Amino acid sequence: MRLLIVEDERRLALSLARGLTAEGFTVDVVHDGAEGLHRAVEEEYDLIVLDVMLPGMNGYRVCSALRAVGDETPILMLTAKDGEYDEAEGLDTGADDYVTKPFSYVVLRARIRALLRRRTRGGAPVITIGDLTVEPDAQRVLRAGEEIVLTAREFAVLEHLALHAEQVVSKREILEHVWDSAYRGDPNVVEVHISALRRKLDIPYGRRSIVTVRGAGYRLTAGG
Amino acid sequence: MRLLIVEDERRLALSLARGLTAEGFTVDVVHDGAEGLHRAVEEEYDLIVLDVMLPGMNGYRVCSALRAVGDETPILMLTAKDGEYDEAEGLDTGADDYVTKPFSYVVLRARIRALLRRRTRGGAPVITIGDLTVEPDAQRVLRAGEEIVLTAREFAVLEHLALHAEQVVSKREILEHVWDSAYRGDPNVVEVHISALRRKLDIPYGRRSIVTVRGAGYRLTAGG
DNA sequence: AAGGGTGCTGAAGATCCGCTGAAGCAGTCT
DNA sequence: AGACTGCTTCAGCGGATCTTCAGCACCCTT
Repeated sequence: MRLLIVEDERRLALSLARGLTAEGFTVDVVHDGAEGLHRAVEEEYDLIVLDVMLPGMNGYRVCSALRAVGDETPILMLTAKDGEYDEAEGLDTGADDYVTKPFSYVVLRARIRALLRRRTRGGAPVITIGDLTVEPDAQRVLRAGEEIVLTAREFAVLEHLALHAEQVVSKREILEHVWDSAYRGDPNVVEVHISALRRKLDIPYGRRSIVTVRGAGYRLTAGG
Repeated sequence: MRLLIVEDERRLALSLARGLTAEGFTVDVVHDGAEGLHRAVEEEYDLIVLDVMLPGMNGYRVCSALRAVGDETPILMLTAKDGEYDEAEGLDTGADDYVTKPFSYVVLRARIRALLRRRTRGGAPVITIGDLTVEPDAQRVLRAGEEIVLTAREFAVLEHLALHAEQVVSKREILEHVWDSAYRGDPNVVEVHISALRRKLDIPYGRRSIVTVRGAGYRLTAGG
């Protein structure tokens, strides 16, 4: 799956690219509208993530231009919530979906998946760690076949851990992926949710699948 | 993928930038060492192509300076084959690969791809010294397949030794790498942690993998 | 063999880090 | 409006970890 990200905020673009690459997408990034249009025309992408506010040529114009030349690649618009640009306008120009900033990585990923699913059959793969099963599309978790009900945040945290099973994931990294980038809160929220996760999916089953690595982060592991 | 090219020969820089841009990279070009260092620190790149012979500040110094501040961006060095600068020196200062001039574009591109693959696909490589396995991403150590729990500091010290296996590493060097640069404490801390490491991963297994080299430092070795 | 230097290690204090219960808050549903 | 749910913040506890220190052991030199 090839994605094109057109986003002038380098930090954001980089973090999106890294996250999506890690999940198996092939990601190209450009930082201005004209270049984005050029690339979109030259290359074949499965989806384009397009920021509205761009130097030179804004996202709406890129989008319209693409549709004008008959390009049907799904477009996911990123809009700021300041009212200057609104959702309707984005959809009018031919975008398939939009996400307002600030957004969390998980939200964006979910929307991307939804758009891709619309085209191709089959969604995100199910992740299995020992007898723990994480179903991203169903937002459902099973321990030994038994369903465990999680809240949205809990699920997002678990999913991120599951995507990096057997590796240490820092609290900072979890914050960056699960919370929106504007979040400036205490890393303690992560601890609170980890605590909740353990209460639901480790303690009742006498497991220790979420391991604390002091000074480093957490590791979701099959053993334990 | 964002590349930074630091190259003073304008013709060459331009042609590389053109070629790489055409292949989907987003390329920035600067023409001297100091500016290159500045950009590399300010921005996030996926890879830096760095000429050795530069006006003002040569490539080795740029490379060393970047590594010194903890920047781990892959660096591909370009060296002239005139003997004044050699390959070993480039690698010593922390470059990931080097290409000698004159080189063909395809060779350079192949090297760039190889470096990018190394980073993106699967993280840090697992290190094996005899039956000792160090997994940087999982912050985990195995002796003969059996997991050994280490603290953060212990792991950091061991990892550093493992990265320089079979070589003598001085206490000063360990201090500089494992502790933050502001640390002004006693080098005895290193001894204390070495002691702890031996207690956990040598003594229980009757090994002597961490060898003291009096007056010089320590050596992690497969034999013993 | 003595002496100085270097390294080792057990213990203790200080510090840092993570966990968790509870309360406040915001959004949603009834 | 009121109740409910989930998210975040806060504060205190408990414990792991780091560092310092001091005495001992060992090695090399003289």
